[in-house]
Amino acid sequence: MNLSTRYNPEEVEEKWYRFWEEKGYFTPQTFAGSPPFVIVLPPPNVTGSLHIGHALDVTLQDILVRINRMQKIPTLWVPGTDHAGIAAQNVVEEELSKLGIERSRIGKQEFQKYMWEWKEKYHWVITSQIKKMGASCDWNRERFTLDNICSRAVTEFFVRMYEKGYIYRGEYLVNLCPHCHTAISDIEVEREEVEGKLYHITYELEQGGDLEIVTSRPETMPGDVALAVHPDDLRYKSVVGKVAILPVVGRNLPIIADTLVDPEFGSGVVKVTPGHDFLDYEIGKRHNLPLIRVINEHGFMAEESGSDFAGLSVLEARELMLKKLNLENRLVKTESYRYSPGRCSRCHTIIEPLLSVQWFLGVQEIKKAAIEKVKSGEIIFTPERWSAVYLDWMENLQDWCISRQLWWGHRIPAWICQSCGEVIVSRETPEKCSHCSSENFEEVEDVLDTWFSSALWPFSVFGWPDSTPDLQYFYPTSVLVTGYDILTFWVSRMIMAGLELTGKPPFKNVLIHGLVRDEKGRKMSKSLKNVLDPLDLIKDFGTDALRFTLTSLSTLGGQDITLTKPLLLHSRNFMNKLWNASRYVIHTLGENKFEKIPEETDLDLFDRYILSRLSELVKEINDKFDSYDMAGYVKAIEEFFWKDYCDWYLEISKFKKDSQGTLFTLYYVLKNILILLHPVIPFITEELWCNLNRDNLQPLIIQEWVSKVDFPECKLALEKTNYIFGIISSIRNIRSLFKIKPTRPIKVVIHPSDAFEYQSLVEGANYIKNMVDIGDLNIAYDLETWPKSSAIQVVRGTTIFVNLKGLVEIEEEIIKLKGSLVELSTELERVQNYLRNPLFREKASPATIEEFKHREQEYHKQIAKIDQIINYLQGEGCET
RNA sequence: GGGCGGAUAGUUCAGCGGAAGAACGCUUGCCUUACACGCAAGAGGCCACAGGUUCGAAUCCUGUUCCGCCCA
Repeated sequence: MNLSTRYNPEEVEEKWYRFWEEKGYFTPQTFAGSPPFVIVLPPPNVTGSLHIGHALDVTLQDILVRINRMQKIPTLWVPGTDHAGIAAQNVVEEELSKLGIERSRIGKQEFQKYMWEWKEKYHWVITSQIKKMGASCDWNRERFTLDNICSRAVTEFFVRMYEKGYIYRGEYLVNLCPHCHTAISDIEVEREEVEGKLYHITYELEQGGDLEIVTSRPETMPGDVALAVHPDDLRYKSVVGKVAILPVVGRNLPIIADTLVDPEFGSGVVKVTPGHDFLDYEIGKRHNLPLIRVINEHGFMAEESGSDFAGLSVLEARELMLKKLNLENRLVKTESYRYSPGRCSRCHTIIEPLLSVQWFLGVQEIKKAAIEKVKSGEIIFTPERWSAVYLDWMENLQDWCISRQLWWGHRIPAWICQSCGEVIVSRETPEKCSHCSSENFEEVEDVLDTWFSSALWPFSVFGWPDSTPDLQYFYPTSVLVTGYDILTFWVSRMIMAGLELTGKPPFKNVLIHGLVRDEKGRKMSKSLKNVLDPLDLIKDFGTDALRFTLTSLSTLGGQDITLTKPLLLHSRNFMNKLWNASRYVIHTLGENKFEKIPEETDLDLFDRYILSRLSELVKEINDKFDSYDMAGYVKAIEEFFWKDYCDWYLEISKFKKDSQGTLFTLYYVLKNILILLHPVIPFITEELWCNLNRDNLQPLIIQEWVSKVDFPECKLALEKTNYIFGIISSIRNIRSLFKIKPTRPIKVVIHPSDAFEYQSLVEGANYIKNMVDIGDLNIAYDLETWPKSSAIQVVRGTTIFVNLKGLVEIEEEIIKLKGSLVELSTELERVQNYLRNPLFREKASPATIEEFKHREQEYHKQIAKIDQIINYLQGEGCET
């Protein structure tokens, strides 16, 4: 057994991951017995490598998976990756353009080749990262959203929804990204306030006179079909129904009244351009106005904008329009204006509302069950508040634009008959048109929104729509763990799709965590260059330290996490501490083996203390897990291990190595610590486990979880040790205050005030002596003469005298004692005020009143004690 | 404009109705036979502000002010 004094993660991590995987521990061995515990990994995008947020997500899932596996529940965690349609296509397109390759030039087939190459590369990167994180997922069941199994599910979903009439195709105003050249859905549009301009323009009235309107987009004027005012706006009552003349173009425009117009905005008159504005589109529909499309899908002016404008970019068109308006003296004024244009969430380009033929999923029916199951508590969000966000979003949900004009994704399973225009939706390529029997049709070029396939993830991975054994046994899954940022994109859609297609909620619990931020609390982003690669952190601190840090930061409230270097260092130190404590124990145990639990009589006070604390800890930890309080779990065991086990028990054990009970307890508690820590720090615990249990062939990963300790909790032992530790700390405090070298033995007299204290001191005497290097310890129940020239402290009712000939100034000791007297008296008074208050006695719980009475007594006791000492010291004079 | 979250030690955060907590940092000792990635002993807080409820409020309620998200 040769363990180095420093824990070196690199030496152990890879070895164990390979071992676990090769032994098949990640694969559930049975399809029988208790209901399984199942998680599907939120599939990372194959756009690039994983960031630290994924590391948090993976860690939290692995903790749940490992603890369930140790509880002997059949456990499955399905990994996989997402093709990430628009995001992945953008990345590859960018990469290619760096090489001077344009997507439009090389064509679809060639481009897709690059896409697959990219996918292969990053799939490899991502899976290596997940493995490096220690994730115990079943790689035999790995899926990719674009693989055959998942794709078949997507087709099936589409066809079923089409057949039910939920999916429809039509020409609507949608968000088009001029850069990505595709439609995007409402939630892919982000808004950000910018400084813009608002133009005041006069339109001539046919009857004579002018009407001033405001607009932020004069370039769309060729698409104007009306002017509109609010019906209640008295200023404009007389012009409603009249005709205005569109400047520059010269077309006649009706003046209409509509409640959608905000009379507060600008002059209260707006131009109506239904082809390029969502609000105007609504107004246009309500008034049966024509629709003119003056901008094309590339963000350039279309034919219909007129020969002067056609072909110009939107900005060029704006300049030209303003110039022409100026010439006609129509531009009244320009003012600065803060507004929030919609931008493509992928490329940040300002989106154009454009009319085009797209496919939609009508959600009004299928969302009903998805709302109901959350309201009824069949699906539970943790933290609970996210269910409100979910419900609010769902209740306002509009139909979902699912078609994308991309080259990377699931092709829409639809064909258009070239003879009669019939739309044929089918699982397979149709042989003839169902309407006119023509064999001449073309497959729709559009692909589906990525989230359309992600929505099926919890069951498509199991082979749905086939009723596979996996699907039957592992679906629905147990819990979904994800960040709040994709609650609407993903979680809600999985719930809708799951309920619609399988009749079951895809998961029972949704655990929502926060996002990881940098040291300054900023969101990590490529443009800020503050993105952390988990692999870099693993290299510097080790996987276990990273997992440990992320977990202890992940609050129960799901707040964002600020990851800082000092915390990572602390975690690394924790690993080292665990390593060295284990090293000590392994060394101390030598050849001893502990097949059976020792007799009660073999265990002394300190053994009973640490076993009782362990027992408390196990209870606490199991509670924390039940409420998904991972940070609480980590903090509880960290404190137990470091403070109770190392600082107290292990130090004391050094003075009683010949006791079998002690050796057993050292071993037993460490063993349980390793078990309890394994879910969060699997590598180091497995390594130590193997070193601790040389003959035990069962690796830790499949060791049985601790739900309770084999020893009864001993309250008395806890109380006694707590007292003894107080005595030790107190004497150390004196040593420190008087700057006495730790190596210099001291002379101490301890004077207990009751049987409990006396008994505890007798039991602990030897250890008190050793823990503070006392040369001469006298425990004096009856104290005839008080020690002179001593520093004095009071613990509980006990007086401690540390003989410090030549060092103690009696006056100073008295001042110190008087100081603590003041503190104690203040506390006493507070407690007494409560107890004297009849309302308190009437309303407070009996337990509270008892506690207050107890405290009152304790204060009394100590105050009396200190009074006594002060009196003595004052009488003693100044012998030093 | 609507909604949500946060404001507690220098910093990062726990606590969420009955004596202000942890970690890091700081100060002072220590290379004490597992660990200096360590040990021991300390210092450090009108728990954002103002009202209210309560015998009792950092904790519950109502406002206010900052910070951060989300949705229009």
